[in-house]
Order: sequence, then C-alpha cells, then structure tokens
Amino acid sequence: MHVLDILKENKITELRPPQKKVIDEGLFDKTKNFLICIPTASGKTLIGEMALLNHILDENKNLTGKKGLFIVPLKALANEKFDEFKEKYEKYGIKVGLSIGDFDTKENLSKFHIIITTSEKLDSLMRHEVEWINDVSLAVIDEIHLIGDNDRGGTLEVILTKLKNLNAQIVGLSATIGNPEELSNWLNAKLIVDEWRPVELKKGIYFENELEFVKSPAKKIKQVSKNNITDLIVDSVEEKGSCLIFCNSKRNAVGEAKKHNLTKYLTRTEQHELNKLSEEILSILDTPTETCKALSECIKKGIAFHHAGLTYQHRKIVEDGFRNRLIKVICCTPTLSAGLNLPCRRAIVRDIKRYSQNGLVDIPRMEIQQCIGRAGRPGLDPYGEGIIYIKNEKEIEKAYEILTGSVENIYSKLANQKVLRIHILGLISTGEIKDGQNLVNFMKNTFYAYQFGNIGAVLLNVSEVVKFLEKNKFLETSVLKKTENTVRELSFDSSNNLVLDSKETSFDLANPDSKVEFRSTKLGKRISELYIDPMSSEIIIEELYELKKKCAQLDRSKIDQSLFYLISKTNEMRPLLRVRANEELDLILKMDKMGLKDYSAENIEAFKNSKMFCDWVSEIPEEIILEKYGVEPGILRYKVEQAKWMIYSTKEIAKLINLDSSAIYRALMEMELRIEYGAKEELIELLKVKNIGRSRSRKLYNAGIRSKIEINNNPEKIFELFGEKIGKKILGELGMKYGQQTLLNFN
DNA sequence: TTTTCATCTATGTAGACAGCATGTC
DNA sequence: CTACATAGATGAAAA
Repeated sequence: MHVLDILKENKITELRPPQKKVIDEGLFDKTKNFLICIPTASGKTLIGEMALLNHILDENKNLTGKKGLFIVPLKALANEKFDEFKEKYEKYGIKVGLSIGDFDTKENLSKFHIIITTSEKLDSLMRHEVEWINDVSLAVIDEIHLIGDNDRGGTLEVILTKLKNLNAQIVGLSATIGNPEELSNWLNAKLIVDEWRPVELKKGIYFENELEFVKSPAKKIKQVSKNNITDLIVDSVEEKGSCLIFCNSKRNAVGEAKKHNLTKYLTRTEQHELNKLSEEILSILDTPTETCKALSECIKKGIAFHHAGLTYQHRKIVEDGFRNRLIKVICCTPTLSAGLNLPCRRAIVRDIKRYSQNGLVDIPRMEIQQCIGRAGRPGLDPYGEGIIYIKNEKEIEKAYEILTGSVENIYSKLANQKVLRIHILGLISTGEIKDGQNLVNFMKNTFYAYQFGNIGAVLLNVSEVVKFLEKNKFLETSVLKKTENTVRELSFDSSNNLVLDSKETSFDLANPDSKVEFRSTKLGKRISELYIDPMSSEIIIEELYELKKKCAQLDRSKIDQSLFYLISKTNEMRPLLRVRANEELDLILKMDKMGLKDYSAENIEAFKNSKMFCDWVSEIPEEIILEKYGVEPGILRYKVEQAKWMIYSTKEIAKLINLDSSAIYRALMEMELRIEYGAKEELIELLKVKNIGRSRSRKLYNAGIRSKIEINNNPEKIFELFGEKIGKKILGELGMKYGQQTLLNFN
C-alpha cells in the first residue's frame, strides 16, 4: 500500500491500534466517510494524513490531481500543520498550501494538493466562488465536535453541508462527545470510537494533600508548604514531571502562578536558562507592562502563566520553555486546553466553574476532559495524571461524576439568527440558492434539520432572516417565476440615500407551492464577501448616513472618533471592553460632548472601545493605553486586528452606498493604514515603506525625514537613527519597492 | 512596635474566526 | 443581573 510506504519513509513503521482500526474499517475507500472519536495525542492527525495521501497520490506515488482540505479550528494550529506537512510531504511533489485570515500562500490555491485552512476561511473562499473547489475530493476536519460551539459551530455546519453536497470524502476527527452516532449518521459516516492512549491516564481528585484516583490506589502528597497546590506541583517536579494548571480566569491564572516558587528544585543550569527567558520576556515590548513583569518574575521561579492577554511572542516563549522542560508549571486559561500540542505529566483542573453571561456556570465536561487529557508525555512519562482540584469536601462527588460520567451531547447551533443571517446571504449571493425550494433543500441537509427532525421551526426562523435581508436591500425576492442571474443594482433617492423597501414580499417557505426567488444585490454580495454580519452592515449603513448629515460641522478628529464609535457598535467588535463603575460618569460626559445621547450600557462600552482606538491612532504609547483602558498587550493586538477588518469593511460599504467622494470616505481610507500601525496621518507615507512601523516612522518624522524621497536622500541620518543593520533594510526596501536604483553602496 | 492572623468588603469575571495584499518591534 | 473567588483593607491578637 503506497500510503503506508510513505509513512515508513517518514519513519513511521508501526501504526497505533486506533489507526489500524480505521484502515481496517475502510479509510482508503475514497467514498467512505468517517467520524473518529479518539483521545488527543493518540494519533488523530496521522489518520487525516493517511487519508490525504490516499487521495493525492496513486499506487505509483504519482499525483492524481485531486485536492484534500485539512480544516482546523485555530490559526496557530494551521501554521503548525502547514510546517509539518511541508516538511514531510513536499518531497513527493505534493504542494501544501495555507489559507487563513492573516495569510495566503502566494500562488493561486488551485496549484496546491493539500490546503490547510480554518472553517471560516474555507467558507469565505467558497463565497468567492473559487473554481478549484470542485477538485476537492477529501476534507479532513480536525475537532469536528466544534460544530456544537455557540459562536463558530454554525459556520462549520454550513461548510460541512456544502462538502457533503460536493461528494467529497469526509473524515471528521473529534474529541469524545455524548452523541457521536447522531453526528456520524448525519455525516453518513462510519463511526470509530476508541479510548486507546499512547500513555496511560490516571484520573484523580485532589483534596487536602490526598490524591485519590478513580482506578488506582490513593496517594498521600507530602506537605512541603502551606499551599495544597504547591505540594502537588512540588511532588511532580521532584519526579521530573511537569504540570499544567487550568484556571477559570486570566487573573486567577496569574495569581496562581505567583503563589509558587520552584527555585529550590531547579538545577543551576536551569536557573541560568530561566533567567535568560525571563529577560527575553521583558524585551518583547518597548516598555514592559505589568503583565510582562509578572510573567518575567514567575519564569525565574520555574513557573509561568499563559492566557490571551499575552502577545504571540510571550506565548511562544512560554510554550517552548515548557516543551524544553525548563518551565515546570504553566497556570493557564483554556488557551491551552485544546489544539496546541503541549502535553505534561500532571494536568490539574483548578476550577470547575466559570463566569459566563448567565453567571457562574459549570465548565462543560468535554472541556475538562480535554484539559485532563493533556496529561502524559509520550516517551517521557510512564503515565499521566489528570486531576481535579477541589477546595471543599462537598465537591468530591461532583468531581467524581465529571471524571467518570459521560460528556455532553453536541447540538447544532444553526438556529441562531446571527449565524443564519450571514450564511443565507452567502448562499444566495453565490447563486447556490436561487429559490425557496433550494433553500428548503439546503436546510433539510443540515445537521440542524437532521437532529431536530422537524424542519418547520427552522424554516420560520429562516423566513425571518430572509425578510431582514430583503428589508435592508441585501437581497431581493420575487414570487414571479422568471430567473435573473444578474446582480441587482441598488436604488438611491435624490439625496443619494439608499432606498429601503418598506413592503415585504410574502412567501411561505414551508409551503412547497409557494414559489419565491432570491437575488442578492451588489451590496449583499459584497457584504457576504466581506464576511460581516448583515446586521452589522445595517448598523454601519445607518450610522454612515447619520454621520454624513452632520459631517460638515465636524472636524477631522471628530469624524475619526465617530467612525471608531460606529464600528464599535457592530457584532464583530464584541466582546467590548468592560466599563468600570468609576469610569462610567467620565465616559458619559465625553459622549455628551460628542452629541451622543443614548447612554445604554452597550453604547458606553462601545464608546470606551472607540476612545481606545482614537488613542491608538494618536500614537499614545502602548503602555499608557494598556493602563488607561485596563487591557493587556494580547487583547490590544486582537482588538486592533478586529478594528482593521471592520474599518476596511466600512470603507467598502461606503463605496457601495455612494459615499465614495465624501470626507467620510477619505477618512476611512487613511484610517485603514493608521489603525494597523497606530499612527497619525502625517506618518502614513512613511508607514508604507517596509520595515517602518509605529515607532520608526515617528522617529523619522521628528528627525525631519517625512517622505520616501527624503529617506533615500539622507542615508547617513537613517543609519544614525537606526544603526546599520536596520538602516540597510529600510533603504534597500525603498529601492526595490519603488523600482528605483538603490543609489548607495554599503561596504 | 512589629508581625501574623482572622474577618470583612469591594471588585471583577475564557477564547479568538473573518477582508485584502504583503512583511512590525 | 447571575454567584462566587480573590485581593486588599481593617482590626485584633501574638511576638
């Protein structure tokens, strides 16, 4: 078998039991779908890889011309797999491509045989009607149980429904779920459930230095401190084991890390290396923040924390330090519970409840199982220990139930209107759905319809969404029988405002005799491609018109602020920054000054958000922004990323509603550049040069160098400001980018 | 006087996908 | 607004 040959060439000579089982059940039959529920680290990915190779190469290891998709839930994971697959399979002539929000491999994706992507990006690609999609004969979906995720499950469900219609082989890789049969039946897939693990996992409960295992004898943990958890991690570190401690909030993760000191248990070399890491942490940002300092201090003591407030670089240092076994313990939030391959000896779940919109709720068992499942490093640990820590004897029973009971069922989240809005518009704007019958058929094929049987409620929901889309001129419906493929133009009134429909077409999706046809408008099509919620588009359009009315009296900074406020009101910008009690009044006063009268909690939050972006583009130093708005570096980056996307989308919408000659449009165009780097207008020209960002452009500007030409004319000054290495980079880039000869010779 | 311990109160609460066109500190 | 853990403040007792 050629697939197994290739594995052998990659030094995989023996398959693990679940992998064998899947092959025996017919993985290499290209028409057979699979749902595979096996523990993390038991070799799920390899099953996906085997399926990919089976499609892409024929018996003689020649390319078949077919494509396989590898769909993952996280960008970080996509990057990881991309590197891994390239390394392993490019030597066979297989081209591996990566397509995620931040990054597309340079060449057209049609050239690739394996495309690694996220579900949202795949959805977006399908909206752009890429023709290569028809060459896809296999889709491997990692963490397919996320179809039950509140926020993102709907998208996964839609792309799966589409993939089913494409007749591609579907291989779903899943964590343990309560109702795997339901999902596998919907997928028309062979279900494989296996508990096999490469390293044995002992599940246990820890209470007052007593470690009680579900199936093994209890163990008394030696008391070396006043803190139960310290004792538990010291016990592990003394046996050369590492620990992950899962906490329910960022604050708690940091707090937990600060509580312990492992210096006593470190060798001199380790201490030395840790000190170096600690220094490195401080050097990530120009001015280290409180978070940086805290992390740096902890790392010296052999312990770290890990959560979304850390920048990418911080996280990387922590993860690598842990893999190299320098960092002994990481206190983390769910950032580390799924995805990333970061096993440990002992996984400790410190909290079994967490805040949500409905107050304190139980953390889903599935998640706790995933945390616990991180225990056991293949080749390093004789066994792993997955432990729930409890503070109160009363909780013992509950913990036992979590460890031994069944996990939750997963349920379709397609009923959610927000999810439906964006997907129905998407389906109609690509022409996949042209009429009511198409829509009904599509909905009938979804997991939602399969799971709930009765499609009536779904259709009611869907009708409402269609009406919303129609009302806002994102699509048009007609009960006539004629078919028009052309995308409709929008109509505007004398003052150039979009004319919205006041009447609704009446149709009844549930009635097969009721014939209704759908066409997306230009605006709808674009919104679908921009990948934003149609409801956000509604907000954007409304607010843009409002702004247009008053924009003559507003100066430029007021327009900027209004634009930031506008995007902060969209769904995509959520969750917003929380407003603390002591800031509320101040914010309301500032809103009043802006002429904003609606002081609802939501609007105040949106306003706070918008202020932060204003400060960001006004070049307020990062550390001051973080302090002022109570955010952490990682969150600020994330927010800026969101804002950049929404500013772009707002600009595109402005263009379509005939605002493209207004002051608002010009502000949006400039803002697009400014938001990314966080800089004032005067720096825009400099920012366009590669290797020049927020702080370098400011340095140049203040030194009197304010254009590309001036950079090229003042090389000495550049070297003086940035040193030789960076100076060369900047000057070299300028020459290349603008097609001029680089005039200078540096030797 | 300083340190330690117990009690009360105010405070704040996880994560991270998407456009487009190419490279920040 | 949910309901809890935590940090910090306050005050009392011990050193």
